[in-house]
Amino acid sequence: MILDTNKTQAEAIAVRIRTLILNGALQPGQPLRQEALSEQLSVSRTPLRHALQSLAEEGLVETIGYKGAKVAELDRGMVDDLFEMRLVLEPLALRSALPQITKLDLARAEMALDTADTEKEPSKLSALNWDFHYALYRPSNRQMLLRTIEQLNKASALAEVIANSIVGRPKKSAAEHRKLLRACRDGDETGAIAALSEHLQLAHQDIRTGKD
Amino acid sequence: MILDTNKTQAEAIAVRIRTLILNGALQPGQPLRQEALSEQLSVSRTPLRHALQSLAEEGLVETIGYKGAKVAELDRGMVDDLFEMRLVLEPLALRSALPQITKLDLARAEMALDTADTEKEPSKLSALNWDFHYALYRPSNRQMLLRTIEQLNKASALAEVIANSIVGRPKKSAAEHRKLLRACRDGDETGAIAALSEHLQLAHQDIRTGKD
DNA sequence: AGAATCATAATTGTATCCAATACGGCTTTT
DNA sequence: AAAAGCCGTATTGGATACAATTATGATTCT
Repeated sequence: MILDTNKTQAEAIAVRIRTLILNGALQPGQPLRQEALSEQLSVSRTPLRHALQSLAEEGLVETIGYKGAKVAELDRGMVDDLFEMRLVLEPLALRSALPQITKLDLARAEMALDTADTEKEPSKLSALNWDFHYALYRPSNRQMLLRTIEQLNKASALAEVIANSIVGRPKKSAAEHRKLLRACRDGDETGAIAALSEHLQLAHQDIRTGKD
Repeated sequence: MILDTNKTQAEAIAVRIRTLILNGALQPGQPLRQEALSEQLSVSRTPLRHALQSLAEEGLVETIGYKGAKVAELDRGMVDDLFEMRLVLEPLALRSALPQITKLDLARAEMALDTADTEKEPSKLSALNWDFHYALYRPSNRQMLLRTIEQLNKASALAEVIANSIVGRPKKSAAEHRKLLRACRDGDETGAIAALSEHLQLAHQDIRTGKD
């Protein structure tokens, strides 16, 4: 989960750049010049470089030695991969989490959904979307699994933003999320897994149609 | 696959540190002081920090802001996660790859096995192990999937080394690898998948028993 | 004596400066 | 005229110096 400690500047910068990317201010393929960005963000190039590296390992930017960094371009194959992996890994996490889920977890998930209902900014929506899913998976206490799932989610956030800028996906997504939350609250494991799978498949589908 | 270009020093250093970790020269939990390492490796702290960050995102190192970095400690739960993920993702990659696999790919895989037969150094063995698996998965041409699988393999390499330092795992592993390669060469998809699953489960098991 | 506090040292993160590398235009050669 | 080689500029990677943060130890107060 994204610990907003931001104690180190590099991480703070990473957050800001991620926001710029997810809001479309920096579009895929666009080169990220270190000097320009560093002066625009009022930071030295050193922590900026660290931030770019973090985002690179996250999948949001591509960086080639001595040639610079650019916002990642996700082709259809990559998006397919992302969702195929999510479709097998996230049900795993959910199934592990459900027996140990607490009311606090459910409350956190619900709060994320409520906040998302009135939120417009894409980067915030992406964050809330992850908050929701994370609240449901975290009780599994499976660090490695959660970590990979988080990576995949962050990457697919970029894909959603690219495809999705105009479409009314948030509304549909909200309904699917509520359904999933309800099943979790009722302790209905098979229902929850089904809702999750359906949700992921629909999201995937919308991205595919949006990308054409 | 690990392109040994080493064009940038940070990557070269990352390779060296990874080697130190996988050979046991740097043991889990051991703190990695920047100044000490930088002088030991005859490099400035700047690329060293980049290397540490890379290794952190790889899972071999944990780093906390202002508190320093240390070699990652993988508990049993993390290892279980790693192999559970590998067990679902790698068959996916293999199944996608098999229809497009070429003789060159198979030759590469075989060469990795042959080289491994006479190799003693753990870090080299880990690298060759990945070379073998990668040769079989790469024809799938699924970048994202391959990338995640590579991450998981690198992380479990650390786990294998920890558990495995003495045991005769390499021999058993070799037999399983040959069996898998044979099935791939024969175009026997179900056999290959079965061999792969069995191989992963055995590796997991050996690590678990070794860790006690 | 024990705990809290302040000062000092050790270590990490950041800024600035220098070196190495890649890109673009030019000349030069065939 | 086309292609290959070379030089100058722009941009990234690395080294050094400085600031911020954390840990440690002594000192003081209760």
